[in-house]
Amino acid sequence: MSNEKYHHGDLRNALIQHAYKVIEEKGVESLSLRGLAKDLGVSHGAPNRHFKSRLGLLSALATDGYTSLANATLAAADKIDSSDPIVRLNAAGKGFLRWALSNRTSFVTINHPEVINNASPELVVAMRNFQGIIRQFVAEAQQAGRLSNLPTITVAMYTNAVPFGVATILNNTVFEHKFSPEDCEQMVEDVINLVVPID
Amino acid sequence: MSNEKYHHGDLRNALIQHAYKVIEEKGVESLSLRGLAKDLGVSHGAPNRHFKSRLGLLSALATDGYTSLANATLAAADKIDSSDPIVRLNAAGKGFLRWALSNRTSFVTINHPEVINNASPELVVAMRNFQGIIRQFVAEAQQAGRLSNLPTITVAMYTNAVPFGVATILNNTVFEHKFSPEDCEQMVEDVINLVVPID
DNA sequence: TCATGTGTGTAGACAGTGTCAACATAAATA
DNA sequence: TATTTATGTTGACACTGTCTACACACATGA
Repeated sequence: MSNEKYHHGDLRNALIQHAYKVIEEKGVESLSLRGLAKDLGVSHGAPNRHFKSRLGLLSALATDGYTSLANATLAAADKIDSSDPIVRLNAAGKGFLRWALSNRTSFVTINHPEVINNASPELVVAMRNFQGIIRQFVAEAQQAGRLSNLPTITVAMYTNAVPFGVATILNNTVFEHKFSPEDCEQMVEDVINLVVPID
Repeated sequence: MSNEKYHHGDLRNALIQHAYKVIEEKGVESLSLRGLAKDLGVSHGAPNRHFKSRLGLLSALATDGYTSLANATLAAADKIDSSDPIVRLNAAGKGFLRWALSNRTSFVTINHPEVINNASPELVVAMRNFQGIIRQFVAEAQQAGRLSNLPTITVAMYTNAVPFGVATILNNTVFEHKFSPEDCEQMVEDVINLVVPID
């Protein structure tokens, strides 16, 4: 131990990065502060200097995840060279789903019941912010008159449920059907076009 | 202790019933075998005689849940006085969603990552059986020619994602919008009719 | 330059957990 | 009735989160 320096230097960041790795490999339930400490070669109490609790760490991870998701969704809509609200909603849906499939660890984390049911105030804000973004896209598409005129909350629920549900099912380890990356991409196209058809 | 009888009599069943209660009140993460034992007035090792492990108990709960869900879905389709595959698929979807909303504890349990990722062989069978039921409904509706003719796996994914996603979002404790039972029922109608329109 | 305060890491303690093995008791069965 | 089997108890171990007291190192400013 005499060889090691007393202060880690960037323990907070190291904890976050290693936490992702652990969740990816063994799931949210297997994430433990003591385990992280051991892997990073610090004492078992060190993580508590940076995260009040295990659930605090998870909330921090999930908050980052929601921020990343919101950015990806908005970016996907902006990337489309169209101001047609339907086209934008369609692109946002695909952006959402593609993000979920290429950021599986974050997706799993932000949707884990243990995380949601113990969300920090910041995480709650991030979650509601994302919900608001989706509702906004839907409301604009409705105003353009090419989407169901049922209550916005209903259409938003429907629109949101599809990418969320599909990503969850595809992440389900028990789900039988295996998809190649190309099949996955085709699935994204097809499924989102079913929910938000762009003639 | 001399007053109590040595054998509980129906501990296995008592464990299951009390487990539902704990999950309903405090979530899957708060379910512990020792906690159940304490609540039921037996020693901490007693539950292990009936369930090999905590995850074994959860698998048992989830297997029951999937059986109940499959029955509810099939019953909803059969209850409809129609042999039109589209009408039957529509009814099955509503049955699925209504089951999820009136059996929230079971719904939460069967979709909990910790449960899915540690599913017993029996649970895997039950899950795949349910997936098969959905695919069957979709395949028949496709053959009737009134549903998208994209690959069945894609349409099944889409069809499945909606009730699953909506129920999950409605169960999300952070979700802002609160629905009355009537609003909920209307939502079920509207959302499923969006996915599987019947005329 | 040096004293001091603040942030960070350590070590020990406690309560809770799953799970195993050894033992005890009751019920079922032959 | 004797013996096997199912069920419950007890103790142990390893692991967890989290708290408190302590130790170290660095930044700040006199």
